[in-house]
Amino acid sequence: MDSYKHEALRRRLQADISRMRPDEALPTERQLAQRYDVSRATARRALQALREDGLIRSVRGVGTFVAHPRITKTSALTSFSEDLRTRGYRPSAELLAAERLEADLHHATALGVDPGTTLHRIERLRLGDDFPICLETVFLSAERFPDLDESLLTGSLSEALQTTHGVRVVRATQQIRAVNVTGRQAGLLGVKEASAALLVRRTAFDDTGHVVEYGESLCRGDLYEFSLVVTK
Amino acid sequence: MDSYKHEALRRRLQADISRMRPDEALPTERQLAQRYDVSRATARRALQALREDGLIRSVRGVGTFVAHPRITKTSALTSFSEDLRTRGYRPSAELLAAERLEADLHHATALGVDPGTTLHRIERLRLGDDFPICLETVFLSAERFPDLDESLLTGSLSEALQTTHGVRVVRATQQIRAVNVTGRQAGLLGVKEASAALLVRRTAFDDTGHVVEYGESLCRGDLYEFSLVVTK
DNA sequence: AGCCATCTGTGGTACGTACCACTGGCGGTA
DNA sequence: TACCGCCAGTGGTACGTACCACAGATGGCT
Repeated sequence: MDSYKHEALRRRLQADISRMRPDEALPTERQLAQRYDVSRATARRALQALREDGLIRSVRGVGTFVAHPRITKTSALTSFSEDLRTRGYRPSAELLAAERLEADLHHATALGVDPGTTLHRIERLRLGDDFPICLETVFLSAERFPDLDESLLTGSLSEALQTTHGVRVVRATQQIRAVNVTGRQAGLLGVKEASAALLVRRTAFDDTGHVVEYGESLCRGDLYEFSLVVTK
Repeated sequence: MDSYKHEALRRRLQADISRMRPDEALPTERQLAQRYDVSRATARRALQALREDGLIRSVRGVGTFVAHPRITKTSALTSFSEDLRTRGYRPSAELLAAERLEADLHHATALGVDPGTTLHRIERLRLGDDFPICLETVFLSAERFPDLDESLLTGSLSEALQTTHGVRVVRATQQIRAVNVTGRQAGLLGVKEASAALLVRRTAFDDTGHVVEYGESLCRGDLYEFSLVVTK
């Protein structure tokens, strides 16, 4: 469970903080270490985590204080399904196309494979409460993932890869642009032609630094919003 | 300069890594500590920073290795000017409006002030190489920043606040949407009406957790792209 | 040959100590 | 009263030590 002391302490402090008011002072690092029977280094590690989440702020020579609550938590690496669930929608997917093709130069470099490698191309319409939100196209190496069960393709792809292939996505790069949708896209998304949409290009990496998937999502501008927190 | 040992070590290691190949092994933590005459804790701290930037990866029981270069650096908190400079453009701004108004409920809550507080409202057209890219509206408390020199308003606002008021923005939240531009906006940005644009709502915080500014930027969809790296 | 216990070395966690940079208040001085 | 220097206390950096969890190699056993 909470096998690490700094994690356990972090939880306790986070609970305390939620009952405190902004600018209220926390105990000093030395006091925390003594009270919770840990070293000061461990206490500092717990505080550091809270600091990175924007829950507290420290001033040298003065002390540590609970931050103002409007500072929200840092954005995490969430899948589309997970993302929608936290917003209160019921996510689903409608499979539009699932085919194999040979990688051209663009897709090969994006996926970090040789041109000519066989790829999966999966096109899906992502829905929230059965209303279309995103039009998504994903490419993966067919050599690395030979057996893609189509039954999985109506759920969360990243969760499927996690369970069936043990692949953990730990990092992703995203480029976000605004585009006007074309006729076909407008029909699928249920919006008027030339409506504004977010085009998200995403490359996902596993813990060895290799590319897991490359994909493009076209999200309805009126329904989808991308929020993030930037620091330092 | 590099007053901290872990920073100095981090620089040295980063230089070394740039001359190494992916998956090549770094010295062990104990070797690093001995070679560079630091404690293992300090060596770990330098490695930790490199890890967070995606330059290396560590495997318990095995070692530490240079990561694949396609993993780019994590997105930082950059101003528009800074951002454009790194992309090779020459940033500038054209002042469209600078006025004072009383905060309504929406702007008051966004800025964390009382309704009725006097605010600056600054509307600017942000240019790259003299071509319009972004239409930007910023609100700041006039009580906190009473003397906004208009000569500053053609440059970087955040840099101006840093130098004139000593305010450091350390955190910002952003919400990104796609919208179709209206007639006036299209004219200012030099695009056709109803073109797609990125609407970025941004709230900037200083190191005390107070809001420094709240603003909305409307960026040309064909020229501006928002890239970020998400982890964990 | 094949298997399994053992050992070695790795990164990860945790401890206690020491010193530094900085803040804020205390008390003395002009 | 106003000012200034001192000082205790704070968070920040750095050190050395100890132990743990894990992967991979070693070597003996069946």
